[in-house]
Amino acid sequence: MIKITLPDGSVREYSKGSSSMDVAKSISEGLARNVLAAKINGEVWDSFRPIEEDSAIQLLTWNDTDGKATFWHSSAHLLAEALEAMYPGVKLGIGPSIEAGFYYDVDFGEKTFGEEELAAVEKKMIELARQKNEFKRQDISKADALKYYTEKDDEYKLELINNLDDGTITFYHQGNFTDLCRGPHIPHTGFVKAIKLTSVAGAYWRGDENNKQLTRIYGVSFPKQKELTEHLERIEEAKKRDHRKLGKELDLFAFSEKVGLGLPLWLPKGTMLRDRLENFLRKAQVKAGYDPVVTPHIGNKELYVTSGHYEKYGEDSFQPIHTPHEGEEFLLKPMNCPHHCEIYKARPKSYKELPIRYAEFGTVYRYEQHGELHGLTRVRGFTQDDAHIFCRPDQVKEEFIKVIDLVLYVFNALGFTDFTAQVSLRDPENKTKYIGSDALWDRAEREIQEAADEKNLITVAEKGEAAFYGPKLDFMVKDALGRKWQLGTIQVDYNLPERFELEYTGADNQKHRPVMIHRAPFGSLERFVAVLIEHCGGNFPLWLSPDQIAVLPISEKYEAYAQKVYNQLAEEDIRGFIDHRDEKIGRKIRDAEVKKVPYMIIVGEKEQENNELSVRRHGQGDLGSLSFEAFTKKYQEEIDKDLETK
RNA sequence: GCCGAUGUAGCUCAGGGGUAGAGCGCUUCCUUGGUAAGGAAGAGGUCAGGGGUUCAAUUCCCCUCAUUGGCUCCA
Repeated sequence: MIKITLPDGSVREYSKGSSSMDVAKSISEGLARNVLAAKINGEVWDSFRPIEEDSAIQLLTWNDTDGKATFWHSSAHLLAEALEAMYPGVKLGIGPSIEAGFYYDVDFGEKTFGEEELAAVEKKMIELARQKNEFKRQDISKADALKYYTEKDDEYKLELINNLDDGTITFYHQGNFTDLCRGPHIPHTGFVKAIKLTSVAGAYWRGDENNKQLTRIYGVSFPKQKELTEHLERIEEAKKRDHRKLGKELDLFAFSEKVGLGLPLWLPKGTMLRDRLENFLRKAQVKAGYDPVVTPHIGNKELYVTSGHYEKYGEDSFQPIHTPHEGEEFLLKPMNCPHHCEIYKARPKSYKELPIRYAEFGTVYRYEQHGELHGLTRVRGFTQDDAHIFCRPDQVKEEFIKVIDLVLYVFNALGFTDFTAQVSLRDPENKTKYIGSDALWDRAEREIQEAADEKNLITVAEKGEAAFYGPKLDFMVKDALGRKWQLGTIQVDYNLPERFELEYTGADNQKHRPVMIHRAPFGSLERFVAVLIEHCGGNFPLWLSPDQIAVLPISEKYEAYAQKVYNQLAEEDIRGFIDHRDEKIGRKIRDAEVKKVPYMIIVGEKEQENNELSVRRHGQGDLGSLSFEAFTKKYQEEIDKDLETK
């Protein structure tokens, strides 16, 4: 007999070799019907796998993240089974579950696989699912595994097996399908009731550009048809928040092929929004002791040779600008830091002056890959809310913590509560990608983690995500469709001070090298605005809204009063427009609602006589008549409430 | 850069081997109005660009460009 400990702490006895499904059945039949897998001593197992020792178990259903992952992983196998049946000779790569669904990477050989074929594959998958084929686990020796895939002529699986240790290899079977797989899987395919194959994409084998590109088929599946329908509806809803769509609808920004790919044009309303964000941060930065600086959009090539950027990215960048002077070359600036280093060097510094914090909304240009351009989130010209802090080595951690505070203040004020703090480290396998000594890197990586820990930030460490000159603390936020973007970033840099030979005179009257911290709470205005649009669905907080009010006269008889009201509001720095059109009030209201204008000020005979404003709040409706003072008070209170630290 | 999809009016989209349609928007006129669309008339298109097949291409085929879902990359 073995002792099984359940999550509530109770212990039950079962015969040796019982499975978690047996445990579930002994609790209730209903539960057993929903069990997809189980966590055995913290490891996810098949519910049908025999348990041989005393164990703590947790049964997993669709409501558990691990249960869903198992379900989707099994769905990937179902996809592979369908593909093998429909396209004989297809070779399989890998097929994992992902955050919302699954994919399988396959090699169709000469055949191109298009999206119009997905429906037929879906149908086949459903057919196979209905057979309720059981998943079976099989331990297999390395030799036998290699033999199986040699016969199948699948070089991808062979490569995978060759990297595994003998004795740890398992196959899974369902129906006529066999796959190299660690598992676990759901009990049988019948659990999968609804399937949607969402897209086809190219994906390099093992994520390496030098390898062959396989065809990746993405899909998602559910235990109930209704859940699939709801899932698809959610995606449709999310698409309505897409910043590219809203940017067009709300006249915020545009692109022009004539101007160039990935070079955003900010329309007046978008510029208003952007200016408000800039001013908000400027104010916070003045409080935090930053000094604004301004630098040009280009710099001599030598500047970037010194910084190391030229060597690293020169080939893949916008190419140098030439002048009538033979051999003279300038580069569009890809970063502001080299310029700021030169500002630091403008005159000698004393230790008493440090830390020095130079801030600039600096526009930079990077030649991003063609296929990677994406709305405002990935562009070739963008403005960083950049700053560089030059400090003594003993000030690094304190400064770093202050920057974390600033980033959190900004995120908080804008309601970005759902972010991931990512410690981006060097890839230990590929150190040549980075500049700077091991000792400096180790120290910087340690200091970032310590600072984050002191602020009680929950961090995720990602190897290989560091900048080439130093490790970073990145603040990642998801867009409407769940794609992750880096917004805020804080980076410790021991390298540039070295390269630019930055110095300060210490208390000992000796020259010392300062440390640099790069930081950008927004990251870039472009990307930040994009994510902001998606977060609020275009309903910006009042203080940010490009048009805060729309003054809507009932008819042209009240134009003069409307103008008077508008002028009065403008005096209070409240921005918007008067709707002069020859339209009925219902129409004017509708249009202002569609454009998501926060406040509509309706003026007619009644208002003119009483010297009042009829106020309507976007999304709320009619708020009744208010005096001018009562409205401005309400307006200010709303802004104060939005900006108060939550 | 690579794999897939898409490209028709300012926007959203329908259509289809015989030289093009809707709704919204825009212009003009009528209407002067009370909390989410008043009425009428009109303008607007080398059907992304180039090449091919054909008596005839916007429609079929190829290439290019752009957009887009991914992959790789990302100072």
